[in-house]
Amino acid sequence: MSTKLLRKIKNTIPELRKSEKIVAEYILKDPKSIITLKTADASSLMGISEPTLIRFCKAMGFTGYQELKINLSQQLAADDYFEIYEIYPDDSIHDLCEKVFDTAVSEILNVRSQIDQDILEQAIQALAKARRVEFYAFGGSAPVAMDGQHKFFRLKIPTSCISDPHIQFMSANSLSKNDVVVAISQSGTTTAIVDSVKTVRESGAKVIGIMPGNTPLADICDLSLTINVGSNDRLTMPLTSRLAYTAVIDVLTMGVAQLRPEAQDHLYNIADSQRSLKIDS
Amino acid sequence: MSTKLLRKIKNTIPELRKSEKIVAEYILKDPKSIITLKTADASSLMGISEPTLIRFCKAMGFTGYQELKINLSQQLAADDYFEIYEIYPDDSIHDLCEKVFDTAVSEILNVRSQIDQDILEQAIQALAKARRVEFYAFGGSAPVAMDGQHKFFRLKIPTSCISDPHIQFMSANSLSKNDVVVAISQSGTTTAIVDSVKTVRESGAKVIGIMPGNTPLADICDLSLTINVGSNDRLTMPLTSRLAYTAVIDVLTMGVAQLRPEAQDHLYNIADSQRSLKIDS
DNA sequence: CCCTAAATGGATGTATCTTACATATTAGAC
DNA sequence: GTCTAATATGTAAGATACATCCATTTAGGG
Repeated sequence: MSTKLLRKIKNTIPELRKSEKIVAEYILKDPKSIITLKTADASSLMGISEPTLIRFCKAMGFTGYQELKINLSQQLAADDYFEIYEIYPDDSIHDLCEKVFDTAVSEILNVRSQIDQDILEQAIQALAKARRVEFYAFGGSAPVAMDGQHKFFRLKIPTSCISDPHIQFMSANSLSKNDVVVAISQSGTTTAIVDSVKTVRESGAKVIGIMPGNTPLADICDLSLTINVGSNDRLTMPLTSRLAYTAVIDVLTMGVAQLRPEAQDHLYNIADSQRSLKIDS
Repeated sequence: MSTKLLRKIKNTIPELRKSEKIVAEYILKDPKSIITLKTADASSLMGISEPTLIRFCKAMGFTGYQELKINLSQQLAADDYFEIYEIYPDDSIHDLCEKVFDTAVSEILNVRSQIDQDILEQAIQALAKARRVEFYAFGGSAPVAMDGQHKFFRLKIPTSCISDPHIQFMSANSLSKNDVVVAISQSGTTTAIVDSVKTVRESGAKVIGIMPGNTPLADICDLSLTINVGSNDRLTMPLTSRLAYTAVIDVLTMGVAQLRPEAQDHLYNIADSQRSLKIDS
């Protein structure tokens, strides 16, 4: 499936006949309803005839209504299909594997739909202009921060990852207006990170937070990318929420890379420079 | 639909009539073919009658064949729907966000289909029996290793994460038969990790590797969970491959948790013990 | 304003799915 | 082992939904 059907429909509208346009607009407006409708019902709902509906399907490149319906249902299903699962003691390894991956996908998609595009944009702008980017995190969020640091390092941006509250405090006091701190917390309530962020803000540096909404940390950051995922405090649930956090970092990284073309050369060079560390193959 | 259709079919088999079992087994064997088949063709291919096929659909909770077909097509499509995208300079932030998340999902699903279930099972068995679990990794894989260490820590298993080749060497020499090392490398060719793994194997400890297939590292581990994802050496591609690695660690963790019931109590206790570090809300 | 060509819908045919019912099979009781 | 009753399965008819044909309508050009 190379192009997405809905986009294709939208692009094809100008070439369609008048009554076919009605079909196109109806499908774009409420694509999900089509899946359960038959030609007769669909056409009468749209106020056109069955042949017109069929003609529209053919104009879109399908053999008929049936094929369009299946195609549409496939595309719409994708996002809703993945679920968060609990693991049960008698699950086989195979089930377990399926469930963990499904949950991971589900949470990533879930987060994608939650992200505030405006804040994301502002965060990327701030990071792209930053003289220095520091990642603060504790516990389970520390690997996420470390990942962020690693990625920004590749973009040739001075960066560090700090999981020690004392060092965070020292770092916070040494920052200035042009610096950015990315504070990551899967709880949003950790006392130490809230304290660190307060100190950072006194320095004038900008703080981007990645944490659940309605938390003490979310309240005090300049830009809060709030993310609500299933809690991890039950053993029976996969610990996939940090995947979603990592994905957000990835978006930030790619956004910054786009705004800083000089980073691109550097990235290519890294591949070369790493060669000496590797075995020839 | 609450549970995944194919899994549900599998679980329902014992309750089905003999000829309906034939249907179930056929669908499980080749689910994709159903999408394009009509009742007549499908039933004759399966060697049963159309009504039996319909009865099977109803037994699965659908109103008929049509509904099952659409449902099946949705579920099968979901996996193939996500794609790996390249980022272009003129992409909007929104496009970028969509692409990064899509790519992430695509790679996670891709990895899921690659995982060797036998090796996975053996790896989980080995980890569950381990006296001690050490994670070795460098560079971009270090956050993944750190994540693994964090997760196993929660399972009350003595664990550490080592990204320093010297310490790895010292660690490797101190391990014994009952210990397990998890070596993570997104290249599979890093000289230092290959050397460390060789040292570990001399100690008699077991090495589980997570890396691309056909690499020097894959050749020397006891259990190689090989994973092939799109390369990350281009700036225009999201850096999502480590998400897939983290997901694999997650599967290992959940598998071990399942085999070590004593870990469960501990996990619940952690939530309590962390309370003192948090702000009341 | 008429003519032509295109667009649209009604009616019909056909493919596909579903149901009713008859037959076969199986399980249990004697 | 055999009969009976219940269950399972398939045949064939019926209903439904989809696609096609062709007549009617509409729009545009002369």
